[in-house]
Amino acid sequence: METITTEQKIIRAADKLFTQKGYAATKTRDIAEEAGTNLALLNYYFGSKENLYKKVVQEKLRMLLGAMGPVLSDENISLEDKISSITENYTTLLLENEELPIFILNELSVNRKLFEEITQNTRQIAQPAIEKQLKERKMEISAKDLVVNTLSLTMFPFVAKPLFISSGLVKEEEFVEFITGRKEKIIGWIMKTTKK
Amino acid sequence: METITTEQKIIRAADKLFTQKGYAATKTRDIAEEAGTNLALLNYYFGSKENLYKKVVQEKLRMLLGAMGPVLSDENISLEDKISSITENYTTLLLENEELPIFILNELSVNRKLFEEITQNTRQIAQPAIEKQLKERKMEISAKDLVVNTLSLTMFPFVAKPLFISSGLVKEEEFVEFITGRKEKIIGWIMKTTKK
DNA sequence: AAATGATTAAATCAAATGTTTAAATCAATT
DNA sequence: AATTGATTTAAACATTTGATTTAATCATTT
Repeated sequence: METITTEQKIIRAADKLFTQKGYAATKTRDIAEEAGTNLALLNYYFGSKENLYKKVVQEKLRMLLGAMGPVLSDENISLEDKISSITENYTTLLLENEELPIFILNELSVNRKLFEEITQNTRQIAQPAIEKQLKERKMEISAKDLVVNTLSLTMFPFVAKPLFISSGLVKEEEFVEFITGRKEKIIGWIMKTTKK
Repeated sequence: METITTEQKIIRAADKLFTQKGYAATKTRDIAEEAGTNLALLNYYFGSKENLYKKVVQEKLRMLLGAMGPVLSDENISLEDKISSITENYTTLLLENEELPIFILNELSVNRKLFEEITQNTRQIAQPAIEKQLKERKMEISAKDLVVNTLSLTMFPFVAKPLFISSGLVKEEEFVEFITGRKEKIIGWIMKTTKK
């Protein structure tokens, strides 16, 4: 049975609109319309707009953090493989969800309170494993900088895409190619920063 | 005379709230209250909430782009100096306006239309000058990647600050120090990527 | 087919929200 | 002091918005 329940239709519509326009700018009636159902259903199934929003954010946050946590803390994965795995995972994920990072980062910045409720389970971005690997190899860069740099190079182009497009630095049609090309290079750039 | 006009009080209040919470979540009554004036003054001086918003965004965008454009296109500035100048300028600017980049990038992503009206004058992020410098030096990296990487390493930590904080990667108290420390290193990292 | 519970549509409510109005106050000029 | 124009205030207005209610419809079970 491939039937999509009304509940699912609503959550998909909410996902789309919240991600696109943010919490405050998204109206419950727009969600209902996008879902092809009625306004009352939203409250019937989810109780309130805020509740529905939490459901969406929780899932998005899980997506975003899920691509990183498990990899970083595993001591059996080499430094190179960690970097390339994170870059690989994120590039794939974000190419399919371009607005994901700007949505999460903005709502996190605007709605700190709501996030704190949700992220009781935010796992720490484990550094100990990396710190150890860096020391063993007598490398030049701190674990923090290594992680921050990898995420910066991988995620920022998605966050700043509208700026790059409107400033003419990158063209819309080239974007996917531009990102795909970078994926190969990022691991190389990062590795250069770990050596003297 | 140090007197701040009511008009200025309103625009400062609007600046603060729009930057903090975004367009849709900011209520005209909140702006009036923050400014310590009457609600009607907002429309008296600025006509509408949207108009006031445009004023704020225009100024913010000017701040953000102003730190980059002139430097990049000047052929008399060496590549190293361009990188360090951009990094230096942005670090200083963003330490004093931490929410500036996430505000601009998010509103740009959510409100594309409104921005297009404003950015008739967005100067292109000039690459020709850099492209030329890269070719002369037989370097490894494209101008696009060079600019994107420099901006990524410099700006992303501000954009992702709440994520870094809530994940425990960086502590609130260390943030300024963390950023200041990176400023010195970024130029080095970037330069490594330009060499074989 | 009747009964039962789940699902849906339409109408309605109360609060909020952007904007306007009309009168009052203030400051500078005559 | 009177006049004039700019500024400020309080109140009101129209619409939007999140949420609820009520009745109708549908699907499943008896």
